Amino acid sequence: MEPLETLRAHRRGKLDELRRRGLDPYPPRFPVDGRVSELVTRFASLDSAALEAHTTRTRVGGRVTAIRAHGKAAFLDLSDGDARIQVYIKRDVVGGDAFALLETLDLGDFWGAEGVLFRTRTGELTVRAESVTVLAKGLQPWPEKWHGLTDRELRARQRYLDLATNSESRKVFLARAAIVRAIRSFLDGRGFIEVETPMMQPIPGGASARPFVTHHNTLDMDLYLRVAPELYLKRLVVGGFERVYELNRNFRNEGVSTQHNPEFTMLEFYLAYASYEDLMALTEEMLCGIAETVAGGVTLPWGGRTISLAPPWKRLTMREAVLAHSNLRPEDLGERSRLETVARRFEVADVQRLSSGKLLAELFEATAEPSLQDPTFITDFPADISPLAKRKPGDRELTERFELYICGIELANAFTELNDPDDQRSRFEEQVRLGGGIVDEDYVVALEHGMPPTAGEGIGIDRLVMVLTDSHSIRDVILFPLLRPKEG
RNA sequence: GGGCCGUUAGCUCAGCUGGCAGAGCAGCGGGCUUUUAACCCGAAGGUCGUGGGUUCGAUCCCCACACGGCCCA
Repeated sequence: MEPLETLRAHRRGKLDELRRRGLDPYPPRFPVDGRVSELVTRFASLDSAALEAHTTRTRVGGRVTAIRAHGKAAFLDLSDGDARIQVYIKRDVVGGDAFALLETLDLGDFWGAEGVLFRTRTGELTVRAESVTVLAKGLQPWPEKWHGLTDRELRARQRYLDLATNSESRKVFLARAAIVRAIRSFLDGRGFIEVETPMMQPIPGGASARPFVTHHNTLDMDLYLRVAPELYLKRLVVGGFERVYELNRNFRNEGVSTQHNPEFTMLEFYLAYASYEDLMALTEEMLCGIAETVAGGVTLPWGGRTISLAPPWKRLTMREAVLAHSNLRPEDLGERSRLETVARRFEVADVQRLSSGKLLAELFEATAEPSLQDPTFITDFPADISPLAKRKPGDRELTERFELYICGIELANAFTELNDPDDQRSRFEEQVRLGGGIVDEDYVVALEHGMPPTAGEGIGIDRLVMVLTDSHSIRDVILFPLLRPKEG
């Protein structure tokens, strides 16, 4: 018999033993007097004498995370994930039958206890059990009790074990929930309404990314999982929802990395009568507010360094950023031939096929992007890589667009929205000429009905959680990241 | 897609340019009625990721593959 099977067999044997004793190993209910952490908080201030004076009887339930047996007595730790409380089981008090239940107990089982609260001589709040109840018998061996699970693959594959044994991991996902809550609160407080738009789209738009394809059988049509909700949200602005947001999943059929998961969560919001300048201010305000709510301040630890979110944040044009983070000179970024030569030097692939704007963006990624640790808005994006952004007055090759970088991570992308339907149509057509995209005629028709001046922004929520929790892989902030199936 | 690194007991990890595979925790048996990484004694537990190759002999060297990590595209 293999060892793992032996361990499971021991637990199965204990399960059988419980049933032999006429006990239900999975009873349907066990009313408790509150969560363990609530009890711990409630009685934190009462010392030994105060507890003795009142005889506080209580019922608790939790996962058994430690067992310290002493012959005819034993101590258990019951955990609710946030806190643990000790249970003291004395044979003289609970009786022989109940005490013998310890023979069926393993780490990871759920137990309930009823008894009187007291403090041990080391001062620890403890339930002196008068009865104990098996609430759920565990049948699998439990990870090591003080290192927990460290294998990053196992932590992602069996996230429940990671959460149950690694408090840092638990904290990350609690922070994630708080971040999402804070975002909704921020936007709701400013009159935005939350909407849901199609995740299955006949024409994938709003970003240049390879989509996942699926098929609707009855309609016999291909559909694409959305790469962005953008074009639908702007249709809503046309329809009179002047402040909308959507906070949900996007899907991109591309590589997996420490910053990319095929499905990821994005906030997109649109604000009529605003420009990308307004969004820079709004973004500073929103992210600082979230950091204060979640991290308690605007200075964040990041890999042994400290990042300050205190506004105002740096602003550089894409061109300035490239020049500041390389030894290139302005004339290197001018003529097409010079640009191609420089791009080749930075090992950009397919140089001759890329637009000049794309070449500049590639140079930006190669030189400046990793260096942008402090919050930095990069502005003046080339028009040929920004088909949905309004052109900059005075320079039709540039757009009113920014991306936000923090900790070298692209966190946000925003622009003053293109609302000129004719320009939009020609920009779509240009994309098609450049070898990507589809003309979304239905969207252009929507614009032809008139969209007010509007600014819109997308913020990568997974990446925001990374920055706010000092997590350096997107897989550490997504509960169930995509992994290849184990074995075949 | 490329480079480098990793994969040893259920978990966390050792294993010396090749010679019978090791610890802690968990589990098992025994002891212990205020311990808390409880403690003490004892006995177990391994396809060393998978498949080939080199060698008298491979966890160790070589090749391929799988999964993962880091960096690059």
